[in-house]
Amino acid sequence: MSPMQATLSALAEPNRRQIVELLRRKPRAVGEIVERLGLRQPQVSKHLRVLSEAGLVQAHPVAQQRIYSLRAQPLRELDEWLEPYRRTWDERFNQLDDVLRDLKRKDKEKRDGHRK
Amino acid sequence: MSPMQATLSALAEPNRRQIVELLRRKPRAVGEIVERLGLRQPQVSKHLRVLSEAGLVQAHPVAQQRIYSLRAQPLRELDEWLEPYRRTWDERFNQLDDVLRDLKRKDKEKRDGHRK
DNA sequence: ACAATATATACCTTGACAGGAATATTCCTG
DNA sequence: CAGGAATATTCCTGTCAAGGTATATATTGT
Repeated sequence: MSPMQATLSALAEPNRRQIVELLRRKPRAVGEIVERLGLRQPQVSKHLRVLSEAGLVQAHPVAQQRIYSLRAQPLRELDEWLEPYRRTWDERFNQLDDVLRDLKRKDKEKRDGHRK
Repeated sequence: MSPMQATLSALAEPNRRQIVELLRRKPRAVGEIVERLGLRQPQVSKHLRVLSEAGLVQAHPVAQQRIYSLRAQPLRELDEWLEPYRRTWDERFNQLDDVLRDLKRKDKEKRDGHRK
């Protein structure tokens, strides 16, 4: 799975997005996340696994705890993916008008051509 | 489903992301998408439906064709969602060091407290 | 070594979703 | 209005992912 793919599908799950948002403020142990989000511990661990495999998150063991923190890179890549869109969405978006006008022109030509 | 949620899960599907990327250049009819991506027509229609419900895409009927074009808003919202992350990821990310140092300090204090 | 705490994993069940194939719908043209 | 083109919808099936529950693993303190 492409990195971008992994990032997007990881973030597509609501609870995982909540976890990411929670970790944005500061790193936290699993138990903290469980409390704050009111989820069950095993599911949180499982979500963290997915996030971890997507590179969105990183674990740092401290005693029996595992402190999870965000990693910037995947989000940066998402940001870069958005770049080409940012550059177009201020103007008339995607020349829709042009395309529609073009279609109508072709249409007209076709009619005219058929006319005796 | 929240708009953000809809956007992310729509984009999480690889073929849908390809469609979005294809439409970034210019609007296209369904048939064009089918050709370009080598998918079957019904699946393209179905993906377009999902994208459409997420507001990522918009249809403009021209004769029997439906010209699909990108809509900026959902991607803008995704961009805004990233904003708070952008603001932190240049610096040391999320004060991980601080937190770990803090944990070790607490740990040390605990030990010292217990020492006779 | 043992109990307790924190976290991860395994296993099961269920629901959502994507693809395949057939068919319906809409619009145009002769 | 019959036929064809472009697209949407329906139904079916298999897969995968998420939650629930129980259990394993690791680390610490006694």
